[in-house]
Amino acid sequence: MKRLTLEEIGKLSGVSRATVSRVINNYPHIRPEIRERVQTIIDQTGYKPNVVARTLVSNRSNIIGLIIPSVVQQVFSDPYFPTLISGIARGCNANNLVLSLYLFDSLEDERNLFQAIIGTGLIDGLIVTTARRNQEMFDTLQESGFPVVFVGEPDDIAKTTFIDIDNITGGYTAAQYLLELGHRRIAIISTHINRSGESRLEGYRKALHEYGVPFDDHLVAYGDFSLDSGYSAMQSLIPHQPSAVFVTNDLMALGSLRALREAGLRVPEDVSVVSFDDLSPATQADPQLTTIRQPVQQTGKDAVTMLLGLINGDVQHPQHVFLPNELIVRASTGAVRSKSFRKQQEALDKGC
Amino acid sequence: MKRLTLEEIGKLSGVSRATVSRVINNYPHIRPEIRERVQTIIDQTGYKPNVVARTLVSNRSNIIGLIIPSVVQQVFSDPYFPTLISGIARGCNANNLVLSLYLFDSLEDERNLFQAIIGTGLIDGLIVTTARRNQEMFDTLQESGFPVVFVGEPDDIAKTTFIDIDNITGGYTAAQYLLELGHRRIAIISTHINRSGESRLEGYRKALHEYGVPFDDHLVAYGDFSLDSGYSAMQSLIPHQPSAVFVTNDLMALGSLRALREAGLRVPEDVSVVSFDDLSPATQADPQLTTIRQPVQQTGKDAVTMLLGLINGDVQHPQHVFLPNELIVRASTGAVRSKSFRKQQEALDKGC
DNA sequence: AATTAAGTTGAGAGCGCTCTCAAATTACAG
DNA sequence: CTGTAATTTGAGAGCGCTCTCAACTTAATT
Repeated sequence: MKRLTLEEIGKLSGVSRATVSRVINNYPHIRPEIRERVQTIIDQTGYKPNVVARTLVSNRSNIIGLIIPSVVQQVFSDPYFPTLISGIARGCNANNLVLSLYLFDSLEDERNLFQAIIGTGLIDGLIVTTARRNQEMFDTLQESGFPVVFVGEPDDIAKTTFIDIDNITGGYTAAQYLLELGHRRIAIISTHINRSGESRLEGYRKALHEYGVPFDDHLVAYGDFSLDSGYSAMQSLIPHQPSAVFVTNDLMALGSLRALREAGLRVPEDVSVVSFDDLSPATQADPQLTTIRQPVQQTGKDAVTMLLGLINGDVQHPQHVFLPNELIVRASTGAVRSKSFRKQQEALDKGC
Repeated sequence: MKRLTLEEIGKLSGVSRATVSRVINNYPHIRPEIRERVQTIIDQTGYKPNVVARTLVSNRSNIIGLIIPSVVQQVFSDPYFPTLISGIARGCNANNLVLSLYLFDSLEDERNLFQAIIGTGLIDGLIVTTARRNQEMFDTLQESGFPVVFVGEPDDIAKTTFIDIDNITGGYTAAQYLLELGHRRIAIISTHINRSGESRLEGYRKALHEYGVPFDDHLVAYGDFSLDSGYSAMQSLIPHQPSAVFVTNDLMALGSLRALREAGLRVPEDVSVVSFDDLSPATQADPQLTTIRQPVQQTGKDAVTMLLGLINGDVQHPQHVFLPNELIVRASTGAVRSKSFRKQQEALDKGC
């Protein structure tokens, strides 16, 4: 089935190409009967304008790109990215945008494709996830002046437009909740792979500080957001006998639960676990996780809106948005029980 | 930064637009010194051809679309789709294609966007997942004559090109393994939402038949691939005292484990569980799941290759590919133990 | 050396659309 | 009824590229 052109629709309805174009783009100043006649032909023929031709002249493709840096494999055992993608897709649907997805396999891919993406003039703007630090890509992006919205706070926020959740408050809330439950030996499993983890740690420290609990290096471990890393991190934490642990994402919390179980520790009786994300693993776990819910879908949706603002130029460039998060209490947390732990804590409390 | 054009590169290197085009597209019959001179200018300026203009004339965008039907939300608690997407993305990277993702929120979205996608001439071909039956979309697609590869066997395979794993053999293998372990009361949790589930059930029946075990309706339950549905299905199965259950995906297996645990049944001591997929939930579960591994990434990658064949016309159209799968034995299965169960089975065996 | 074949290049058309500009038509004021 | 302004339309240029065709140059053949 050969595709119709503007010209042909014009011929069929006895007007010029230009007039048909006007009808399609809803320009004023068209005689109603003409508009109607053309519209009828369009409907009858099922004509759709060729977006490629349109893009060529208008310089607007209505395609936006989503970049997810390498380590694709690992990335998808965590529902964070799928959820984010789905939010972004919704945002695109709502704004009549096409989403094109760039999942990189390697740093080399990133370097190559990357130039290719911006250079080709195909897409109008870019959403970039800060899954992992990548200064090189970041710099290229910044220099290009191309419309970019980062999801997740980058290290260098000066000239960047990004959206993130309020990780500091999230970390604070998690720790505060455990403190209010009476815990004093509160461990944390954080991460260095991006800034979010560090901000969550920062919130945790802030809460400890406010409650007069000294920060203890032995109670801090790091992972990479994967289940296995949470498992190892928890194993290294167990000898220091925390009565609670704040794990900075659900997947690592799953790993922590496994480590605790294998060590013969019950959750929440012996150790309370607070997690972060509230994605599917939180309710798949046993016990189900008390966790900080972050609005991942909404983040994606809003990122699209922000990017659209950038593209249209009706929004100022360095723009920072932080979304709120909320504590969801489930079965993995409880008040301090164990006498030995309590004794330790009292000793600690006295210590300050 | 203004984008350079072919014309300008030509001017800079003292040749015509056409010659530059030839250099870029690696045509033969160019004087080496000219080729080199032009290439130098291209490298120096960082010129990239405008893909939109190129698409307009060549009618090839090198963009392919991936359609994931509605119920996006639910879809992403199951890592199947993310994994598939990542496979497809790899296939695209390897073939220099851009992937554009269409996640639909509603049937209406599907109907609208759908015409929009094919009609606009933006994409060269389409990969469509058969996550859920949708005859209407299927028909539109077939009529259009547009290059389409389905992932997952559709109901009507006559004129369709699709790739899937060998679900029948997969189901057969799962059931056979349980039979070999001595199980006779083997339940199954399948699904009606697409053909895969039914094929797995078919394989299961085949195995039972070959081992002379009568098929028992009471031991069949259905879900929708979600954890909760697996949970309910298992609950409905427990009263019929299966000694093993074959659950047709990992996520429902997670639900089954929960139901079994709550009923006080141990896995694998009281009930063996074989699952399907071998995606992340399989190893996140406790106990880790014996499961049929399907090569989801590979499926995605191959789908891209097939689609490319279709687009280039160097592959015949109705083409059916089935990928093999393999049994992965983990901790959720064991030989029959319980006396009461064994007695039941003996009674049953005599019955045949 | 003459002829033919191959290699090498540029001019120009055209992909399907948008948008400017000017011409033609209609409306309204004096 | 004329002059002016607003409305309505089409012609044509042009977005940046590919591709055909013809012209010119060089190599191969007799």
